[in-house]
Amino acid sequence: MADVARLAGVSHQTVSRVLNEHPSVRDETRARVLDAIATLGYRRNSAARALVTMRSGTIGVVTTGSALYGPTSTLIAVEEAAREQGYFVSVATIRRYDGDTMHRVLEHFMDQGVEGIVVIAPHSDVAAAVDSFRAPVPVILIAARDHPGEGSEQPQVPGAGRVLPVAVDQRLGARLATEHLLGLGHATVEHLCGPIDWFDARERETGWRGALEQRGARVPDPIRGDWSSDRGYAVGLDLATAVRSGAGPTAIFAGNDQLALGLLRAFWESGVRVPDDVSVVGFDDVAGSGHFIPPLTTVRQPFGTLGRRCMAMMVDAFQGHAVRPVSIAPELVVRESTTSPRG
Amino acid sequence: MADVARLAGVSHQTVSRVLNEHPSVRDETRARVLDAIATLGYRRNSAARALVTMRSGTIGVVTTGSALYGPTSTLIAVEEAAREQGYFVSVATIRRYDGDTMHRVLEHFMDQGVEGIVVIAPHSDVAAAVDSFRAPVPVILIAARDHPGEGSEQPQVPGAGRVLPVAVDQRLGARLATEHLLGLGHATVEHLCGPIDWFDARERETGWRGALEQRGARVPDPIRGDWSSDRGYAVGLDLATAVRSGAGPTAIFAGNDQLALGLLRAFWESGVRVPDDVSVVGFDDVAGSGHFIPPLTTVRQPFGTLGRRCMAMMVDAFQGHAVRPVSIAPELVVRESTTSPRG
DNA sequence: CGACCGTGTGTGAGCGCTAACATTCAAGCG
DNA sequence: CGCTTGAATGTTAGCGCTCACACACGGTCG
Repeated sequence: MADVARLAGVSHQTVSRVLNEHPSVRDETRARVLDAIATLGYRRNSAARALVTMRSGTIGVVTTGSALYGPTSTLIAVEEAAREQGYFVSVATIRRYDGDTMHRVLEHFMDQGVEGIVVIAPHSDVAAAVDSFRAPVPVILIAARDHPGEGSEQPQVPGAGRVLPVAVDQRLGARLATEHLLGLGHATVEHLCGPIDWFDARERETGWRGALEQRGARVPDPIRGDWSSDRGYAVGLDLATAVRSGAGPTAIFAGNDQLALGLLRAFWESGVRVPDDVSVVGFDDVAGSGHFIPPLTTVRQPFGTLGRRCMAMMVDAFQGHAVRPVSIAPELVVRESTTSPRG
Repeated sequence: MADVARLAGVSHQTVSRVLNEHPSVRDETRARVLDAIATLGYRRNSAARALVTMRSGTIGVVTTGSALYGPTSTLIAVEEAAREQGYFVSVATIRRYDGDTMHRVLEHFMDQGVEGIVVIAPHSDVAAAVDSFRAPVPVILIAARDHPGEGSEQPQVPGAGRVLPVAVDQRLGARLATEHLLGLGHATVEHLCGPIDWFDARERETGWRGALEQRGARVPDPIRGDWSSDRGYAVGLDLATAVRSGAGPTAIFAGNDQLALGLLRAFWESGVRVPDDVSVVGFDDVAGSGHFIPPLTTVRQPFGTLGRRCMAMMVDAFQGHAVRPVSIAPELVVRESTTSPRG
C-alpha cells in the first residue's frame, strides 16, 4: 500500500480512502491512485483489514454431509446470494446431527471469525444444539420450525443466541400436494413421511394432515420413513397387495422424491399401475423426477429466493433491525403420476 | 491475550507458545495458561494471526452452481478432508464456465487470501481459464484431463501457475462398464456421452472406445448428449424403433445416470424391455439409481478418497514437494439393467 | 571454576490496514 | 479583512498476534 501511495504521490491513507470509496477524494486523485494500483497489481490484504475493522466479511454455512438435493440446492443458493452481497462463504459439513458435532462446527466458525452463520441441516437435534450454543453472531436456521401458530410470528430483535428462522413453507407444499389429490376425487391421501427428527418432514406431515382435516377427509396414520428410496421401495411392496385388491390407498403423498421413486418401483414390480391404480406425489422435484416411470407430480422449492431472503435477513440482523421469520411459497408441479381414482 | 497472560502470570508470548504447541514450555506453565484461557473464554483472533504469519488457513473451492451429483459429492469430500487437515474451506459457485466468470471467482479467492484453490467444475473452458490465471498459490483441478498417454506422468514441482490434476479415473470406469457389457456377449456397445466440453465426458468416451478397440469390437459413433435426463429420453425415443426391430444396439453405455434414466423411461414407454431387449449402464450411482426401473448397473466413484487425495496433494504442494497426478479407481455396481443379448 | 550449552521465559518490533485527529487551503460571510 | 466552514489530504496510533532476539538459570565439561 505504501508503494501505491508513493507511486501515486499521495499518502497511504488516501489510498485506503480510494479503496473504501470514501466520498471526499478528488476525482483526479482517485484516478491517479487507481492507476497506481493497476500498474503495481496491488491487492489489499484482507487479514490486516479484518484485524482493524473487526469484520471478516465471511459467513459460515453448515450443511449436511450427504449429497441430499434440498440442502445442496440451498447451499448453492445461499452462496450466490452471499457473494452478491460481498461476503465470503465458508462451509462445514456434518455427518452426524448430535449436539457435540454441531458445537464443534460452530466453534470452528467462531475461530475463523465469521460474522454470521447459516445452518442448513434442518434436523431437530441440530436446532437444539444451535439454540444452546448462544453464538455471539447472528445465526439463521433454514428450517420450517414448528411455529406456535399461524400469524403469531413476532418481529424479533436479533441478538446473541437468538436463532432466526428462514424456510420454504413445507406445510404449504404438503397442502398443495394433498389438495391436488383430494381435488382429483380421492377420498383420502396416505402419507409416507420423512424422518420425524427433520423439521421438513414434520412440517410436511402437518400440512398434509391439515389439508385432510379441512376437507373432512379421514386422516390415516402416516407411514414412517427416512429420506431413502430403499424405504420407499419396502413400503411400496407392503402396500402393493392391498392396493391391487382395492383395499389399499388410492393416493399417496411421499415425503420426498426418493421415497416416491422407491414406491414407484415397488408398484411397478408388483403390477400396480401408477397412476391408474394409485396416484403418487413426491416432494423436491429432483433432477430426473420428470423422467421417473411415470413422470412424478411433485413440489418444487424456490431455492434461489430462499438464499436471497436468507442473506437479506442476515444483513438486517447485522444492522440490528428487527426481523420476522420468513416463509417462502413452493409450487406444485403436476405430471403423470396422479389422476382421478377409478370408478 | 494480554488478559490471559496476566491471569496466568506469564507474558503474552508464552500464551502464544502454548497456543502454537511450542515444545519448550514447562508443563506446569502450560496448564496454568490453558486454565486461564478456559476461564476467560479466550479465542485467538485469526485475522491477527493471518496478518503476521501471512497464512490464512483457508482454501478456496470453486464448484458448479448446479446440484449435479458428482461435483456436489466432491465438494463435500474435499471439505471434510480439508477440515481434517485444519483448513477452512471457502466456496464459490459458477453458473457459467467462461474465462471471465472463472477469473472473477479466482480474484475473489485471492482477495480473501486463500492459500490454495481447488477447482471442481471439470469443464474445458474452466481449465483454460485456470491455466491462464497463473495464481500465486497452488491450484488443483479435479478433472480427468487428457493425459499425453498412459504412464507418462512426470512428477512436477508445484509452483505459481502450475495446475495440478487429481481425478477419479473416468477412463477406467468407462472401460469397466464397457467390458462388463462385452463380457455379457454384446457384439458392441453404443455410447450416449456427456457434453464434450466436460473432461469427464471425454474421458468416459475414450475409455469406452479403448475397451471396444481392445476387444476388436466395432466402434459406433457416440451419440452426443448433455448430462440431462431430458436428452436421454429424446435419444431413447429415437433409438426405440430400431431396437424393437432388432436393428438397434443391444447395449448402451450412458455418460451418467441422468441420461440413463431418460433412456430407461423412453424405452419403457416404447415397449422396449430393459435389459431383455437392450442393456443400459449409467455412471455415478446417484441416490435412487438402485430403484430405477429396472435398477441401474452403474459406476460408483469413491469421492471420499478423491477428497483426501486432493488435500494430500495440496499439502504436498504447500511444502514444495514434487507431486504426480493422482488417479483413483472407480467401481462397477452391477444391478438389473444389464444382461446377455437375446439368442 | 569459568566457558559453554540448552531450556524456559520475557521484550520489542512490526505485519498492513483503518480510525481519529491534525493540517491545509479555498470559499463564503458579516 | 478576519472569521468560520468544509472539503481534501496527511499524520499518528494501534488492532492482536508472531518472530527474532535477549535474558536468566541450571547442568556439563575441560
